[in-house]
Amino acid sequence: MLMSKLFVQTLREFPNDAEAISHKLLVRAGYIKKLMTGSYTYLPLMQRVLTKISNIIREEMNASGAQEVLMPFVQPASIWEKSGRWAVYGKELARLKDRSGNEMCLAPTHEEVVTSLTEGILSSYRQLPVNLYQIQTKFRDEIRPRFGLLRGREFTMKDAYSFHSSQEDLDREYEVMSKTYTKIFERCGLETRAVQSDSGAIGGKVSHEFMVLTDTAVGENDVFYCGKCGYSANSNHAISILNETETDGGFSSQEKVYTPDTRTIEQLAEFLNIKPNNILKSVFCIVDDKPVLVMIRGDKELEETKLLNAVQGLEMRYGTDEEIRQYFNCEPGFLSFLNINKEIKVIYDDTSKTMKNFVIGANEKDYHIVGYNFKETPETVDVSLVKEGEKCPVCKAPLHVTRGIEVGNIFQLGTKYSKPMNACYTDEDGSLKPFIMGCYGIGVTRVAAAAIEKYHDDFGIIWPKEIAPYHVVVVPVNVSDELQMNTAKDLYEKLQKEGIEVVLDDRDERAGVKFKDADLMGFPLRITVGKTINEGLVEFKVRKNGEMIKIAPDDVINKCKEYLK
RNA sequence: CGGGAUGUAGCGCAGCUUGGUAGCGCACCUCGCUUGGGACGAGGGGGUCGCAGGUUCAAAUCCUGUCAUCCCGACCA
Repeated sequence: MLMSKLFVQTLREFPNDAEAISHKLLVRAGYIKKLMTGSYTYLPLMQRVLTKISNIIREEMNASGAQEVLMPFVQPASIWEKSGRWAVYGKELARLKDRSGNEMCLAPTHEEVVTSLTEGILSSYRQLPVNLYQIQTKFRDEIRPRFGLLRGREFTMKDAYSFHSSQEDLDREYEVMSKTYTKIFERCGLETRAVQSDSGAIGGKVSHEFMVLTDTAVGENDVFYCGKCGYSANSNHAISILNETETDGGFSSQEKVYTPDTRTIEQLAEFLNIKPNNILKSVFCIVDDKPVLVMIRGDKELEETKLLNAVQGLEMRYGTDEEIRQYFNCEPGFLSFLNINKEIKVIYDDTSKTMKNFVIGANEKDYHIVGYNFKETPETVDVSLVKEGEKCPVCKAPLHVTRGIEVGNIFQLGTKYSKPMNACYTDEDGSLKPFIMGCYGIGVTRVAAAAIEKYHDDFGIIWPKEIAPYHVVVVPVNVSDELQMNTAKDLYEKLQKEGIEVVLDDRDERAGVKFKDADLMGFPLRITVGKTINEGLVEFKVRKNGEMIKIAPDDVINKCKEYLK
């Protein structure tokens, strides 16, 4: 490719509307251009990167036995009604009507389509297992698209769906996919960690997310992990062993105490001269318009996804002060589960189980009850957020936390879709059974963005060689110098013949401009043809570590091959 | 949807307080000069000042509404 012909315009400054470094660099280096919020055109350089990632995915998926298909992007409401998700998916599902008034939606995912696809094709246990995948555009009308390609509304995804006649076979395929994913990301130059996670809107029981761990702030997930045994989980799923020794409040008897102006746990702890973990706090939430009171140890935070799972809700928010007064007839800060309105569902977090002689609100302004003990220990459930330093549930070593970018996930769906959609096969014994299913996603565009988040410096992108748009850029310093230009052209042609992907920066620009652009665009290797060609030498430079050597033009091909192998 | 900010040329910004010819840098075009880390000189093209109302002799500037974008919280590959 000739740089002078490449459809690209680099910017001297970062765009103002970008926050994440991958977003800034992709725009500035001329890889993407925004059309509207969350929708980007992939310019030629970007398209090459995405093609490379897609090809790696294809190779590995095919090797694992999966088969590629391509399903429609616009889908009929009817199948979503059948699965039950038309009603629950919410505003994220972009809905539209065709000219006859039929309801349809833009594909955010394809469980419904793939499940209905089996009709008339998959009918016998003898045909199982099957794993179908596609690489396709998805559209999710996200509440808040941001960070460029890290979370667009329109994005490219590889999604795979498997069909099985037994849980054991699903377990086997799940393992195969897990290994395949690790390999795919490795080949893309990314180290990932498979973490346990909540299964969210897709549904199912077992699921893992593949995280690229970052220390930058844009990772949108907190990942808790154990350095000793390797346990790792998304914060919405992580658990820890409770420290039971410090939860005795030490009060000798139960008593109502005047505690004026103690609206927060900190204020109350200070006032009573106790630790926050001796208080059982009351967190009032509204889940799907119904009141829920969560009792949780004072030093712990509510984890919202866990709560939604615990009460089988779809949407939660914290109650307003006004709602608290309405439901409790009491000022915020003094609530408890005692003598409350029966409409309110009370959830006890696991942390409440081991508490003794603790403090709770009195449901009366300016009063708390100290030295309280449960007469009967209530049924508890885990709805609290793990904190760094708490003990690993597997080996009891302290847990660490880091940010992660989710680039892929795998779910065991079971019969969540096949059952309601009545997608069945005939088993050995002649009976009809719903398929046992799994699904497996990779955010192709997100992989590219994550690679940049991970690999960049002050000068620009540093692509892993496997997914770089081109391997090498050849830079003649002075295009009007015949020897330089001819040498550069010659190298360019020879590299191409060797199957090395190369750009010739033939623009009549000063060297500085070309160097800056080469660094910004992130090509792994740069061959500079300058004055030293008069002594028969060109410069070979590695983007990643800045290593630079002078070699004869004839050695360039071998040197490139050596580096790229 | 709640809280904060911003909309002026492809990009980055000034001008607005105190209404009066729409500007600067980058990018783009022409010519000259230059050629190892975003040179320089001269000339040039490009903007319904987000949109709609209102106030005024006159609005980028003041007022009202609206839309969009970005950031912080509830979503997810």
